[in-house]
Amino acid sequence: MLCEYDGGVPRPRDPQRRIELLDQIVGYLAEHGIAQLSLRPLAKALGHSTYVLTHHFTDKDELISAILAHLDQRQKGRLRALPGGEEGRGLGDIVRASWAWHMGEDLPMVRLLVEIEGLSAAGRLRGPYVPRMLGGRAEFVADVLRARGVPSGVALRNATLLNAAYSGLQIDYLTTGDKERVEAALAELAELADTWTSNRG
Amino acid sequence: MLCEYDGGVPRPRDPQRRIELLDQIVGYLAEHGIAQLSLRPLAKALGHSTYVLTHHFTDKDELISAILAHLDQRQKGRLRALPGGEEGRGLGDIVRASWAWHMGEDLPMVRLLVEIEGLSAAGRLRGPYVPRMLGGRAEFVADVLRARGVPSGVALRNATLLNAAYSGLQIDYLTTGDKERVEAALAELAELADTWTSNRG
DNA sequence: CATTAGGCAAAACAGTTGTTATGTGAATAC
DNA sequence: GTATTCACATAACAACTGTTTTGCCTAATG
Repeated sequence: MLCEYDGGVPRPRDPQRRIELLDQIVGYLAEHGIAQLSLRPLAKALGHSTYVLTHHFTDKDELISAILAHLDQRQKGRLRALPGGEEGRGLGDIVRASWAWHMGEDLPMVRLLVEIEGLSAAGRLRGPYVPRMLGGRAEFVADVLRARGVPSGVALRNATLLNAAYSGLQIDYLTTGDKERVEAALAELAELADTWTSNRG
Repeated sequence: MLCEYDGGVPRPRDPQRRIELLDQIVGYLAEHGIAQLSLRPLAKALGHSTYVLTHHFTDKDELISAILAHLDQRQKGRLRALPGGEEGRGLGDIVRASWAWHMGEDLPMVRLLVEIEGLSAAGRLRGPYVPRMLGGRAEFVADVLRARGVPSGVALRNATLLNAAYSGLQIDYLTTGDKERVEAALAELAELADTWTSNRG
């Protein structure tokens, strides 16, 4: 039977075990995707029976919600881990360094995130977590701009545009594989971002 | 039994009926998505049995391929139907007018396309059709730029960046619903596009 | 030591999946 | 007018889906 808190909402059994499981699950999803997620293959890949999943997450729907919440929470760490985020020269440097990381070592996770964002935009994924992730990214980049003296409102607008273009270039490259064309556009985007931080905009 | 052509590959029964079906199917997918597509509910929505689908498309996989090919082919018409595409002043006008159309009357189809592009970028959708669609869009915008005197290579790079940013803003708006923030970024994007066509870039 | 509680596997559950075999009725060809 | 082809519905098939029941085994509690 389920412990209860605050308003009668069922609470997870062992929060630490939940997080441990979620990390393994995210690793699995990065390779297999989330759109066609099925409990039995997932459980088998984890070396468990499907009951571990229903036991800790009650539902498939709630499992997916937990996954999205987990990814949302891990985003802060991912943003801080962005190369050049500390005190690199301009915003363009961050863009260029991020691209190298995202399209290299981090590529499986990027694929998963792109898939999730597409499904969420299409209205096929409920919950507040994906919108929160997008908003968080916008605020992160906006803060970088503000730290370079860009007025707050302009910073948020520029951050939104930069993130959108960056995301779109990721999708373009991942589907077409046209490295030359996409990276030329990325270079132009990075230069544009540089003009924003060397306040001659 | 199947008629054959060229190399022994089975050919569709009645090509005209196929197209008619595909149009209805795309209408259904625009409302229900493609990630969780199931043959029985689709067939029921069309007022048929599932056999109509397997009969005309042999497979679920080939049905999806046919859908993607169909969308790829209809893209040319969609691009020509873009408001302001004829001989509007600058590229920014096309951007602004397209946004109004895509986020209004055309929104269900945009949602479907966003979902498909996300799945394709994540590697969950095979076949040449989605890459071809992205490439076609890049070439369309590049041609608009070339017609305004932008050198061919620069035009393709700018077109890639513009499409990526536009796509990303669509995703942002569709998931966060933050109209003010996203449309501010769109306005900036449109202005940027205008600087490209009033060759002072 | 006895008892309980919790994590978990195994198996069973009903419902759904893609696919195929069979049958029917209409249109076409001979 | 007979034969053939074609589009399609119906129904069956095995495989898989999410979920639940049962029972085991271990660790904490009394």
